[in-house]
Amino acid sequence: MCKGSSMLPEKFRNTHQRQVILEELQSVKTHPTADELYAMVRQRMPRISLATVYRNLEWMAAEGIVQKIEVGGRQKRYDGTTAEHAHIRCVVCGRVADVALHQQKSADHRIEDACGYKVFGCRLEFRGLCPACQEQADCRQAV
Amino acid sequence: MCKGSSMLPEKFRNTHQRQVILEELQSVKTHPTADELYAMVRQRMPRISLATVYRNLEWMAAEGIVQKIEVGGRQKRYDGTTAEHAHIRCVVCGRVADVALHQQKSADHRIEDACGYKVFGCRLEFRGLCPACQEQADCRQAV
DNA sequence: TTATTTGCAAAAACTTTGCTGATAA
DNA sequence: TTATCAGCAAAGTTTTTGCAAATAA
Repeated sequence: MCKGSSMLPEKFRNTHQRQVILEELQSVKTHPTADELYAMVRQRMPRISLATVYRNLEWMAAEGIVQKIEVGGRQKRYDGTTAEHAHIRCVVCGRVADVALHQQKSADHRIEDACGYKVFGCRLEFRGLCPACQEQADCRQAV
Repeated sequence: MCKGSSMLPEKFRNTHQRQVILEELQSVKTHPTADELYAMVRQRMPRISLATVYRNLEWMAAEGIVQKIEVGGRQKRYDGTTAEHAHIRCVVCGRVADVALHQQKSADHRIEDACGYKVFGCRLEFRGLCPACQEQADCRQAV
């Protein structure tokens, strides 16, 4: 279904807005929210609307071009890559990093054995303390 | 921090509302949304407000008495158990089941090695096809 | 008694939708 | 040329908050 490419499918219109939204999302590793991405895109297209950002993110997620991250926090976040991986969020500073999942296949089979579902994929977020916050680790209460 | 018990901490007021919300949440395995739980609680306490349900769920999640599930879908869901486990959602019927995570500890260490974060825990949701939907598996397109 | 909690209502936060004009193919 | 898409504004959905009255301890 997904070609694993960063190009937009040909059967839909390749609008300037859509291209810029995708480029900006793929240019960062920070998994921005829709409004953060909106701010980024507006530097190149001041007249774009937030609704257009939402519509295109929704559409690209449905097409498998980007990933919608719906774990933790109030707003949804978006990830410009479709490779299966997990996220880890620092409980102190909120920073989010990627975690490669090499054991995915075998994990899928364990899960299938355990619950009888046929597994297609997973979404995973760890909670932890990033290296920077570990260094400053004083008596502060973890959030 | 969390006692792993279904009792409320003594240092806070044990209001009737709080007790009923917890009882209702722990009485089901369906991981209800706040408004679903509100409907359940209202059968026993017709005058309770949705705000009270939200406030108590937020508070119990912060205390580690229940879990807030923020994966997939529009609304947050709540889980009356704090034992670390994953969820699996059927892509056809939407059903959600629990998955025990026995490999948790070793997985945490692998993740720590991989990204340098100190890992406290994780939230995990698989996507798949439940046994009932596998039986009916015809030419239908998976959602 | 008194600090915490509730119910209500209003606001906030985030996302989606209807409509008209613009535009890619 | 025309079906799709963007921009704008308005509405929808979910969650949070302020405040006065109620209540657990």
